[in-house]
Amino acid sequence: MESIDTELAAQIRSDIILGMYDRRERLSEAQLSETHSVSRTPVRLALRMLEHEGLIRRSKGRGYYVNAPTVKDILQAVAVRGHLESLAARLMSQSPGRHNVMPDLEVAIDEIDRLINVGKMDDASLRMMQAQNAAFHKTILEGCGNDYVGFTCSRISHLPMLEVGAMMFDRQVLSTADGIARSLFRLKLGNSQHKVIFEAIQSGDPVRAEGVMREHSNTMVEYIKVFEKRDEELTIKDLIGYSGISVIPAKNGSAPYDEVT
Amino acid sequence: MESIDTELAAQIRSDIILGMYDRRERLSEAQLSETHSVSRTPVRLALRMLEHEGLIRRSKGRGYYVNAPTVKDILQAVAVRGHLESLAARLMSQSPGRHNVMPDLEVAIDEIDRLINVGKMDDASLRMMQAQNAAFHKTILEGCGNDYVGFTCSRISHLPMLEVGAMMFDRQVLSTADGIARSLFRLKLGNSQHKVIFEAIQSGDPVRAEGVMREHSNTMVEYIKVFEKRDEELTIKDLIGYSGISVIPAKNGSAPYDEVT
DNA sequence: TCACGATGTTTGGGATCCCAAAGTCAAGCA
DNA sequence: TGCTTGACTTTGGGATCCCAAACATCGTGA
Repeated sequence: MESIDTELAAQIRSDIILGMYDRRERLSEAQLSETHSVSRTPVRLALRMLEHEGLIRRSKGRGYYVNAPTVKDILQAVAVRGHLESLAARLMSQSPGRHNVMPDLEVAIDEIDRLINVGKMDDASLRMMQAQNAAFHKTILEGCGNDYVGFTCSRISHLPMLEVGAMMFDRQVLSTADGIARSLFRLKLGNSQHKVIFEAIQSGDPVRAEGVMREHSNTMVEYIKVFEKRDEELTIKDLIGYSGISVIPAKNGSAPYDEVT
Repeated sequence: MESIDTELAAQIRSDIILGMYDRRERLSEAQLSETHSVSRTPVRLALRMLEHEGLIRRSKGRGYYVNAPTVKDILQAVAVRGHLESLAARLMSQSPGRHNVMPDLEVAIDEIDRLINVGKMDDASLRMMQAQNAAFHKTILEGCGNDYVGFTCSRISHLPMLEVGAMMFDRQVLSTADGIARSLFRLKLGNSQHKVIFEAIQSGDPVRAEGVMREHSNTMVEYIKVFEKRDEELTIKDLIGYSGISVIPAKNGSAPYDEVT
């Protein structure tokens, strides 16, 4: 069990993402400590944490207010994350110590291939793919030789869809046969890019490693753009992020998906 | 006047940078509240802040300990910052709204040129150059169209030498005539890169904008590498960062340089 | 003499109380 | 009727107290 403030921050964070608060709604320490039945001390710590993440803002004299991220914000953040990953790929391709972790990359690639061949797109399969995808990306971030790249990525990964290696789908698309087929193609394309990245890093080709990793990230950015264009009214709540961390289900209403422990 | 916790965090932060604590020294809330004559509440907030910045670590059950950054850490962080700036340069070269802020870039370039021609390398001149340099870099980060790039840079700018547009010199080099000449050359080179970046952004050339900005960052990375090689025993305390924020002078001993308000 | 357990001590987390600053509102005066 | 000013209220920041967990230490029994 985490400490109360961390737990509380996670709760408020997911409330913000799920749109439980109005955009720009004011938050007060007293009110939050009341509704969550805790004292104001952990509330304050949680609010500071969220302020640091940019999810809420603190006006000079008077309280906090929600600063709910939009799809555009997510798009921008994903672009930044992708750019950082391309740096990691480049650095790793020139790192002498990379050979120790290349097998980890290979395992992730093979495992994703296997899951794609099974062809299921249910929750369990997506979770397994996500885990392997995350492993692939984390291995590169941690194996690139510059610890600060991974550190920076972790600092901006407070939203589930920004977690390193998170894969994004939206519920609406996954509910149709055609949508599932398209999503499977996306995964195939993504994993083939993984293979090229692997080769480039293996052979020590920094330009190619960086370029393909950039393209890999662009694939996701483009996907979000398509999602965004489909309907202006769609919010990030509809953009499911399959990732290691997870949005805490609201107490009322049905949980959109299970919490990962 | 900032709130006590922010002030306190700044104080502890600068103490860590200046090497007032042993590397890996343990910190306790009680001890810090004692030495700084404040209650434990703001201490806790300050420690959380520093933990988030990676300057201290929190072990599970038992307290905090210092995690003083090394020159290598700074090197890695500067590389990350440079990479993010190269993204900003690329994006800005393709942003339609860039023309509104191009004059700001031009002013900064001209002003730096003027200061170089004067040829002084005293504290006041360096501060003015720094201000213009920071203006140049900030303009690009804020004018690139992706707010998250600037946000991410600001999140990793807790150390003076990591502040966007910070220029680094070391005291030893600036104390000799030869060192001053070399530093002036460095500034000339840097500003000529600024001009190329300006042209590339102006004419909408993303590849060139990104490439030169990367090279511009590399210049600083290389400088730190030379600094690092000169003597293994040099710590970041000896690596002066001229930036908007500043290390708070220790109460005892002479202040290495004035605090900027 | 060594191992294990009980107890004391240290440390961080949480609750509660107090206070200063700033916003709000209404009454009184021009 | 409109503006100003004072009191009241709301809000966040800081101090202090309490508690549980974890480490250290000492004593006792095998």
